[in-house]
Amino acid sequence: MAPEIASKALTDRIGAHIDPYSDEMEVKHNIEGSNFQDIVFLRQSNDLAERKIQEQTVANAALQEELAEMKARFANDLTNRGRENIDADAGIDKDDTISAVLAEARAANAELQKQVAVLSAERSGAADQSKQLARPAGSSFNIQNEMGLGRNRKDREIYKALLRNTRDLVLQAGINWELPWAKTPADAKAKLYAVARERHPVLQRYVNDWATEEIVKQFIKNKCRHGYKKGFLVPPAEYAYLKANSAKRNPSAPRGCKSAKVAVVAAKKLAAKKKDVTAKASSSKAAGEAKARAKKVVVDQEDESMSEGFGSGRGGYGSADEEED
DNA sequence: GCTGCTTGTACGGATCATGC
DNA sequence: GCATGATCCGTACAAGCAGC
Repeated sequence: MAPEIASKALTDRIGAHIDPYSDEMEVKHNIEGSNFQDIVFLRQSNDLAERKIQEQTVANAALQEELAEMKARFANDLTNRGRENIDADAGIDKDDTISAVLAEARAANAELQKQVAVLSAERSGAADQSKQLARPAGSSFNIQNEMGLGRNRKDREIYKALLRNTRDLVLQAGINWELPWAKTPADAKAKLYAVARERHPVLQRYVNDWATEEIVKQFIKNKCRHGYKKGFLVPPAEYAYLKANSAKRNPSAPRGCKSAKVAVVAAKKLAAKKKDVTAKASSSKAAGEAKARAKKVVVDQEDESMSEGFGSGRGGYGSADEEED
């Protein structure tokens, strides 16, 4: 089958998966039973992989063709210009002429390679970096806000739809959510991301599918936690210390103030900075004073942060709060 | 190369909010 | 009431870096 025809058939097939929850889908796929959505997921995942292979094949063929054409053109050019130069000026070294032409050809080749790279990037959508959102630094951030979906009610609806469908996809992909996310096979993750991107093109904005990954991780975490709570899942023995931690924790202590932690980190940094000073200090008194100063900073910053009213509600945190200087 | 420190990430527990 | 989302907490671990 010609690549264009095969590609059209494939695109049609992928397009047919776009609304996998419609009533027509069951008829279209002629599938009965409760695992209908799982089968649709697998078919869509397979089609997307096939399309990627096809795109790569076509792109490779085009590049090979272009390269062959360039080689032929430059070989021809080299022959013609070499002969012209020799005829016009017998005093010029033939090797110099060939070297100059070769350098020129290489420069032209490099320029063309750049153009091909740009065109290839544009085809895959990677060129539009301005719309791409990188993963925020750190592990403590608000997924919805960082996705740029926290501005209004409509955004919230979009985000909720993403949560719902991502949950479905995790189950349809057959991902074992009882396993830690790090132990989930990479190919299973890749299939999930591909189908999620296809069903929700907005997810293409997030570099390396970080948004999808964070949503899935949160879902799995909450699902496991629920299992542990209900008793139908047993937490791994390696995390037994967490249970001990929580037993040691003061239940009446406020938990909503992140700034206290930030202040402690800042104080640690400050203490590290002053380490040099204290090391140079000849007396232990000087060291003690420096330590006391560092401790005072913790108290001061805690007081300051408490008065700013951090931790007063949900959704108010972000990576920006991590500013420590 | 070793050591110690910093930083980022993963993880489950606790808690509160939200939606059905 | 229950399931789920969101957030903070404390510990473990790995990678990176600077000082020796």
